[in-house]
This record gives sequence, C-alpha cells and structure tokens, in this order.
Amino acid sequence: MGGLAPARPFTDRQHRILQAATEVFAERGFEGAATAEIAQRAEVSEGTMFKRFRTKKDLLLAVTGPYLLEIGAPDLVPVLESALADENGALERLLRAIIRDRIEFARNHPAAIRILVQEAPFHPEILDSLSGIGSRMLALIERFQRTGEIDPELRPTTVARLIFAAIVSHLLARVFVRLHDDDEPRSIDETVQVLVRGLAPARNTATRDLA
Amino acid sequence: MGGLAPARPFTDRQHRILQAATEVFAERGFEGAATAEIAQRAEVSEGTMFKRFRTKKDLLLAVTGPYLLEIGAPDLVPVLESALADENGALERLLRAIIRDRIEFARNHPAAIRILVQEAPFHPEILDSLSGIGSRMLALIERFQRTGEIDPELRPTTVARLIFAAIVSHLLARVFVRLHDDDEPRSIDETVQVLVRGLAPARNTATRDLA
Amino acid sequence: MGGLAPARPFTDRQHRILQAATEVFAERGFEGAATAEIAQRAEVSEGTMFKRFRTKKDLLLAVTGPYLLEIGAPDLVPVLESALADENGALERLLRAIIRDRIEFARNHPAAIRILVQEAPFHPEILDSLSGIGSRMLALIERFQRTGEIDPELRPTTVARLIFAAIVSHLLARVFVRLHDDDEPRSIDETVQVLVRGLAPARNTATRDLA
Amino acid sequence: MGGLAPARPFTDRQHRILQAATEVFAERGFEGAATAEIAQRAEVSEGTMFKRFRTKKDLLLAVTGPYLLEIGAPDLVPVLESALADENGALERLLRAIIRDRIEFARNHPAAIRILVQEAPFHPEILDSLSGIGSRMLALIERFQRTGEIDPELRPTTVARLIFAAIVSHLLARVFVRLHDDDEPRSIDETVQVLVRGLAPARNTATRDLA
DNA sequence: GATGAATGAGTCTTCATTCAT
DNA sequence: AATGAATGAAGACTCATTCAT
Repeated sequence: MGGLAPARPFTDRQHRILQAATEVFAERGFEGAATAEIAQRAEVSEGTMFKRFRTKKDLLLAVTGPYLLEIGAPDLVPVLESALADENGALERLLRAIIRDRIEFARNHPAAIRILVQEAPFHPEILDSLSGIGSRMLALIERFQRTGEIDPELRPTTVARLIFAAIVSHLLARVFVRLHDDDEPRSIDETVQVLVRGLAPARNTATRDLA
Repeated sequence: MGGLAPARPFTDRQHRILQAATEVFAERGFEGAATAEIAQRAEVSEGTMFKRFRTKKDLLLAVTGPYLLEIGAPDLVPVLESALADENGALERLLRAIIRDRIEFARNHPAAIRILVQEAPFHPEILDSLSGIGSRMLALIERFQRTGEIDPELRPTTVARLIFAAIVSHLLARVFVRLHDDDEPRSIDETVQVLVRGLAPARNTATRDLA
Repeated sequence: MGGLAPARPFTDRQHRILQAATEVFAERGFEGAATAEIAQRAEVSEGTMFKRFRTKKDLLLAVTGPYLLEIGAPDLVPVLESALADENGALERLLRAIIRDRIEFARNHPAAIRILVQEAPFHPEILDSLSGIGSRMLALIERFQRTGEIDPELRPTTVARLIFAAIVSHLLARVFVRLHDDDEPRSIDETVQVLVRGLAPARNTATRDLA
Repeated sequence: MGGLAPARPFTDRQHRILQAATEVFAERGFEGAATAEIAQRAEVSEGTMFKRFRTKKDLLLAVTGPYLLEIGAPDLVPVLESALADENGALERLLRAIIRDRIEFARNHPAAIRILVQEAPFHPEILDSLSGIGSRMLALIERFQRTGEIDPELRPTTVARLIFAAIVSHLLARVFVRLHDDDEPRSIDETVQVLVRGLAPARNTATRDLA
C-alpha cells in the first residue's frame, strides 16, 4: 500500500540478493559495501542485480524498507489490544509487551537494526520514518495520562523520548555491544519497573518543586 | 598523559584542517568523506594535510580523540563534588548537573557527537572508550543504592543503561532531529524527575513483585 | 604444472595488456612505469587491466613468469642431446648450440631480457629463478671434466660463471648496446673458441704454476 | 678536467648527502628512492639538499660521476706500467692486476656498483661512459696481438667483451649474489688461466677451422 | 646559509553502473 | 532473462621541488 512497498513481489534470486545486501551493509556500512561483494554472496551476476535494483541506494531502500514499515507501523495491534483490555496495570503490561516484541524483532533481524542505526544519520527518509512512531505513541501516552497511569504534568514528547530511549538502549546493547545479558527477563522487569514508577504521578502529593 | 593526546601541538593550519575534517566527517560519514574536500575546505593542499595526518583514519582519530577523552573522563569532578556535598537529594542534583554539562558539551560540539555516534559501530576503539564511562557510573550507582536513593534491588548495569539512555536521547534529539526544544529546562526537569522517581526504592508500601 | 603458470589462459585483451606492460616495463623500469600508460598502450581501460591483474606487481610477474620458466628450464633438451650424441668435440658443439639458442631467444624477446636484467636486483624471486640454471650447468661441467674436455683442476663454479658471463655478455651487447654486430656468426665462433681453449686441460706440457 | 667533475668541492654536509644518496639509491633504485629519505639520512633539510643538487637526477649524477670517471679512466696507470714492464707473461700479470684492482674497488664501493648496474639501462650517459673503457682496452689488446700473447685472428672487440664479462661476473657475484667466495685468490687464478689460455693463439699445430 | 612547510600533479587502485552477447 | 567484461571517474596517498622565514 505505501509507496515503499515493492511494486512487484521478489523472486528467489532477488531474495538472495536482499539477504546478501543486508549482510554486507550491516558489516561494512552503506559506503563501505561493494556491490560486487553483494552480488557474489548472492551468487548472482552484477548485471542481474542491477537489473532489478537500479542503484546501490535502491538496494539499501529495498533492504530497509520493510523494516521501516515494520517499525513505523509495527504489528503491535494485537499486542496493544490485549494489553489495553483491562485498565488495571495496562501501562505496565503494554510496556512489557512492546519491549518483548521489539526484542523478538531484534533477535530475528539484528542486521536490519545495525543498518537502520548506521544509516539513519545519512538518509533522512529513515529518520522521518522513525519519527512516524512518535504520533502513535503520543496518542497512547495522552490516554495513559487521562487514566492516571502517567503523570499528566509531563509533556508527552518527553515521555515518548524516555520510553523510546529505554527500549532502544536495550536493543543496542544486544546488537552492538553483544553484551550477553545473562538475565534478560530481569532486565525487562527492571526497565519496566523504572519506567512505570518514574512516569507515575506523584504519590499522595507532597510538594514537589523541580525548578 | 593519555596516549591519545597529540605529541605536538597543532599549528593554525592544522586547526583549520581538523575543523574542516570535523565538518565533513559529520556531514558525510567517514567513508563518505573525501580527503580532497577536507583539504579544500581547510584551504590547504592535500599534501600539507597528509604531512601531519598520515592517513584519513589518523584524521578521524585526531578529530575524535579529544572528545573521546572528554567523554571517557569528563571534567565532571567539580560538578560531582558539589553535587554530592550534601547527601540530601544528591542524586537529583547530580543527574541535573550531568545532563546540563553534557547538553553544554553537545551545544559546543554537535559535529563531534555526530561523528562519534556515526562511527562508533565501525571503530571498536570508540565503543571501548565509551564503555569506559561505565565503571565510574557503576561505582556512583552503588553508592546511591547504599544511601537509599536508588532501589538496591535494581542491578547497577540496568540503572547505568537507563540513565545513559535518558541523557543520550536528549543529546541526539538536539543533534540529529534538530528538534528545537522550546523549553529545554523543562525537558531536563522532566527527565530528572522520571529518573529519580523511577529509580527510587518502592515506597514503604506493599511488595510489588514484577516477575 | 609449475606454480607460476597462469591459472586461466589469457584473452586477447589480456595479451594486449601483457604486450603493453612488457614494452613499458622495458622502457621505464618497474617503478618508472605508469599503469595508466600501460592501459593506454593496450587500448584498454585501467579498470579492465586491474580486473585481471590485481596489482602492478602481478603484472610484472605475469610478464616475466613465462620467461623465468623458460630461462630456468629452457627447452634445450633436444639441443643438448644432439650435441652430446658424439663425444668428440661435444663441448664445442654444446656451447655453440646454447649460444645460438639463447641468441634466438634474445632476438625474439629482447624486452623480456631488459626487464629481467633491470628488475633482478629488486625482486629476489627473479634472482632465485636465475640461480636455478646453475645446478644443471654444474652437472654438465663435471661430466666434461671427466671426459677430459674441461680442465678438472678448475672448480665447476668458476667454469659455470665464466660460461654464463660469456653468453650473457653476448646477449646484453645485443639488447642494450644495440651494437649491430656485423658478423654475429664470427662472434659466436670466437666466443666458443676462447671458451673451449681456455677451459681445456693444460696441453701435455710443462708445469704451469699459477699463484 | 672533465665536464662531470664538480665545479666546486663538496662541503662536509654535501658529503653526507652524497653518502646518504648512495645508500638509498643502492637500496631502492633511482625511481624508488625518495629525496626526503636521503635528506633525512644525511640529517640535512630538503631545502639544503636541493640548494646544492638542483634535481634528483643531479644527485644521481653526482653520486655516480666520480665512479664513472674512475671506471672510465681508472688509476691503473701504475698498475699497467709495472705489468707491462717485462714482455714475458705480461698479459697474465696485467689481467691479474686489473682483476685485483677492480675487486678492491668493489670491496670499497659496493653501493656504487649496484647503482651503476641498476641505473645503466635507464641513463644513457652511464652506458656511454662505460663504453669509454673500450677504446683503451682495444689498444692494449691489439698490442698483445702483436706480441703474440693474444690470437691475432680474434677481433679485438670480441676479446674486450670477453675480458670485461669475466671481470664483471666476478664483481657481480660479490655485490649481488653476496656469494661468499671461500677462495677468492683461486677464483682469480682460474679466471686468469682461462682467459690467458683461451685468448692465446692456437699452438703451433694443425689448422683448426671453426666455422 | 639553512630550514621545513607547502604544493599539486601524479600514483596505484576501487567501484557503481552499463551493455553486447 | 542472465551474464560478466568493460568502463572511467574518483579515491587515498606520495613526492620532487619551491620559497618565505
């Protein structure tokens, strides 16, 4: 539906090409990647490769496109719905669900994450796509502010940023630092706990002056 | 003292070269940057440039080196000391001080931040340097756990990651999204608030088990 | 069979490249030769050239390799056999055959000789290859010492060196001095005469002390 | 006297430069030598070096010049005179004297020999200078042909070439092959023996036709 | 006189892209 | 459709030579 979706479906060969491109872009970065190496790993001639993907940049977009879609409009709908079904503790359930889902994504597509992070600074379309996540999150956040699970004094943008950062830090630790978190469930618990408590409205109230 | 510090001080021309290199690396990334463009922007011949900086990589290291030092061992000592002087509310004061300090840094050296973030995935020495921050942070965190400002049940590594992510998200929003935060002081307040509350031990109250 | 032989045969273009490389290396020496000039003379783009010959040095080895083989293990076998068929005057016939054969070689590949001579001092593999000739010669020399055509008092290494020098001087005069020897057959005769007489054992006669 | 002689004598610094140039040219060849390295080894600034020797080629000529003179017009006069004093066995004495003298030269100036041999093919002035030796040799050879020590049927050019080759082969073995001749006096004896016998007129005897 | 910073043309090599087969 | 040989512009880096100090 979106402009990024491939006009034609991919053949087997083309899948091999995309697979190879993903690997090479992840290993060497866009500029550092050689189209010859991609073709070679895909066991396809350069001519064939350039027939379907007219330029190296096309290849990058074809590789990142699906993931950008996935990130911009993740298949979280079922997740969201079940998490929000019951208002009690919905924020916590939702955060945990999102984090688990994204970790699952990172486990399945580590190379895609590398590429997105590495190339985002140079390809505005990627950053734009990422910012798409924002609006959806903002709506949810405002909802939680109304239900009282998130402090209404906080600006939604700040909240979104902090949640996003908490989740992404988790993923990057996996993908880049290859830090083998010996107790990932606990990390998730702790992350969720800090967010839930940190975002909650002030207890009972004593005066909190922050400035 | 450090091995990264330049053996000889830089001449005027060399400063111009470093300035130009910083710009070009920030704009195009390391691989995408052409030494010819750097020399041209510095209004210096390529020969002159390569006399002092023997390779393009040397140029990158010369450009990032000082910032890596600054980041790995920031001049936060006075900040830290004054923040920790009084135990009451020390965590909050410390976080605010660090965030302000790093924002100041980002304001002064936005290009350096771009470069560090962009090149970190490809140059292990950068990642290593960043990980140096960790140990210092961990010690502080444990201290706050003893004084009761941070929940001792949280693992210090998680805490460090979340604090780090909160701060960095702030900086990146400035540098990459060029999101002009119309009320940066408030953002800082909110960030600090969320962290302080989120990291605090559970209020007196009932046990909330998270697993 | 040899490790130096090209894995794949050469295409027409590659032959043109080798031809051009031979010329330019001969004219300017290895260091003085520009790959651009070689490509231009071969009427081929530099890209094409570097596709098959990955480095300039590869080009040198591809150019000299066959000749090194030829020199290290020349197709002298038939020559040798016919020369040695009859013991009478075998040395003379052999020397004449070798010289003629090598002159023929020099006539056909003057550029190759230039290159070998010019680059030998800088590329040890060339010198090593040349030294291969030695062992074969030494065996022959000892044989002639047994048959009495060469003075057994002479050390074979000296003999080999003098024969080699006599032949090479002939070739170099052709290739470098471009001395147009108006009577090459006579030169050959004279060279052979001096060698045969010089190497022969002392006539019957009186003791000649040499020190 | 000659045009090659330095107009002005060399200062200490200039000697250091020539010394360094000799080393570097011998090690890397003319094209492969960097003027910067020469200046550095001479512990002299590049400016100073180029003040006296205007171009790299000047440096080569200044380095080889004296040796070319020495080779073209060696200080053999006393040697020659004493060798020729008595007609009996003069050729043998002369050859032995020349070989010893040239070996002495090679021992003292191995780098010079390397340079001359390496660069001769590319700098015609060197080859020309070497050919200067010829005329003197030819005169001597004709003299020996008259006295009957050299076969008058041999053309003097052939004789010169063979003698030259025998001597040079000796030197090159020393300089390039670094073949440590365990018995150099014997090598000299043998070389002289082969030449003397080889060049001598046919013994009394029957006509040996060579073609 | 001596210096060494500065130059810029030139070097070898790589690579995205095209096109005849 | 598929190939892979061919291209040539651009890349990082070197070096003989000059000149202001």
